[in-house]
Amino acid sequence: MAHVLLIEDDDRIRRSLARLLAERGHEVDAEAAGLPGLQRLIDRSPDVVVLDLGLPDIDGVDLLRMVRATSQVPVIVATARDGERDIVTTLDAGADDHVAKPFSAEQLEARIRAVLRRANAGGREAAIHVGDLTIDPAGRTASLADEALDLSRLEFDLLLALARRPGEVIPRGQLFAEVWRQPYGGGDKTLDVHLSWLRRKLGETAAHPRYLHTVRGVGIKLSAPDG
Amino acid sequence: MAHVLLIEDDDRIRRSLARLLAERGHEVDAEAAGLPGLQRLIDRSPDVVVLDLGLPDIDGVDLLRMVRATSQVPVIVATARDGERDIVTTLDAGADDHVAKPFSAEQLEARIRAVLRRANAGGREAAIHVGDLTIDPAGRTASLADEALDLSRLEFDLLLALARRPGEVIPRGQLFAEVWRQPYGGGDKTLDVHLSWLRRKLGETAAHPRYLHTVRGVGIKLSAPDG
DNA sequence: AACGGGCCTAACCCCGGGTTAAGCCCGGCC
DNA sequence: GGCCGGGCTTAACCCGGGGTTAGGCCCGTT
Repeated sequence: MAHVLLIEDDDRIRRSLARLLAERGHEVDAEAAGLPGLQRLIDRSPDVVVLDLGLPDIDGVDLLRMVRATSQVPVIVATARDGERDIVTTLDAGADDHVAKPFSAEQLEARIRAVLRRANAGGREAAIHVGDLTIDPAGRTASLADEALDLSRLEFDLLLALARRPGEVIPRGQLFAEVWRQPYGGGDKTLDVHLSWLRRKLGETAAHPRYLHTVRGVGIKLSAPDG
Repeated sequence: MAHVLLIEDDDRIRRSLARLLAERGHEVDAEAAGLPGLQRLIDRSPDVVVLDLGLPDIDGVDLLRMVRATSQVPVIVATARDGERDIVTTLDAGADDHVAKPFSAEQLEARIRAVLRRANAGGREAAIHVGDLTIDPAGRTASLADEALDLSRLEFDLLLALARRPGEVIPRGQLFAEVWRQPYGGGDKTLDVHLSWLRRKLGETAAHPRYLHTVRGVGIKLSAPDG
């Protein structure tokens, strides 16, 4: 069964859905507004999020983008507005599925199953190789050109978070949520400092990167040095 | 772009959808009945199947089960019947998404994108190729004839927005909304400036375009240079 | 000829990101 | 208990890429 985070402002709907899903053996967290929902997402890292548009505190599509800035979790968007444009916008903003109100718990559950079936396709925890760099998640060790690296806890977590999706730019918010388990407040320099130390240990600088590439305004990317 | 198999018995709908999808650069196979569709699936192994229920030769849900017995391909079910029961049944029979008739090609395409994004292991979006141009959305890199392009954040976003629908003229307002995430305020030259910079980096000018074609009064189009 | 949409150059300046240094917390050790 | 040191955070400062704005040219349309 799944761990579901439900973000829905209508009390009646939220309570009844939560109860119905719980009765069927799912673990359910529920929030009535967007920002508390985001907080809950980081605290609990659920398997799937059910997100109502038309929340009181924040626009649903904006919230969806925030969710995507902090996590890769599958999101099912529930909305009363079911116009063409809305569907396209939410899907492009990173939604995984879309369901028009009103809907039954059965239908929602079927969609949850369908989304999770897809998400569970990939599962691995082997050592990761990127160029001359090797990261072993289980043993929490990393080495560069067969030379062991002496990394602190956060340094390793940071490297691992990047190494899980090599070649992909990871937004700073996602990194922060994954490594520090709290929302990213923007002006937070901690990440930069650790990044800087990590670079030093990898024998590179921001000006002359080999593995750690920052993409201004977007995030960080781990990729093999060229040449 | 995707390789789509379209199984739909209504001649008008099938032909027009096939044409619209093909125009946007997708490879399209089309069948009017279930069993030939299944055969085609085995022969051609498309990236995604769009399946109409209410086929003449066989019940749609049965067909879906047969598809699932032979393939993991993502299936989008299109149907006029949009009752709860149908949705739950088709999702549980293995459908990945569900769209109610009538629907636009645009919405279908968005759903195709969403389903493929999900299907690709790790949720990573596939690279887009247009002529000699390659765009990697996840890594945020682009290259022209295997030569890496050094693009700024907005330049890349702009190129990506165009590359997501190659061959299609995108209205300036839509581009602006997607890249700048705010409504298009008429006399805004910012878009033009970035377009200009992008052209320079692609080695072309507005007078002699190769990839970026402006259609006066309508919008911008990305397409491969001819000859 | 006048208009307006599109394009380009140049200048300005903001803010994201990097780094260093200082302080704090905490666990280990004598 | 007091000292020590590794590790993490906070603060302060710097840098420069790049986004915006402004001004003017081009050219097709009316």
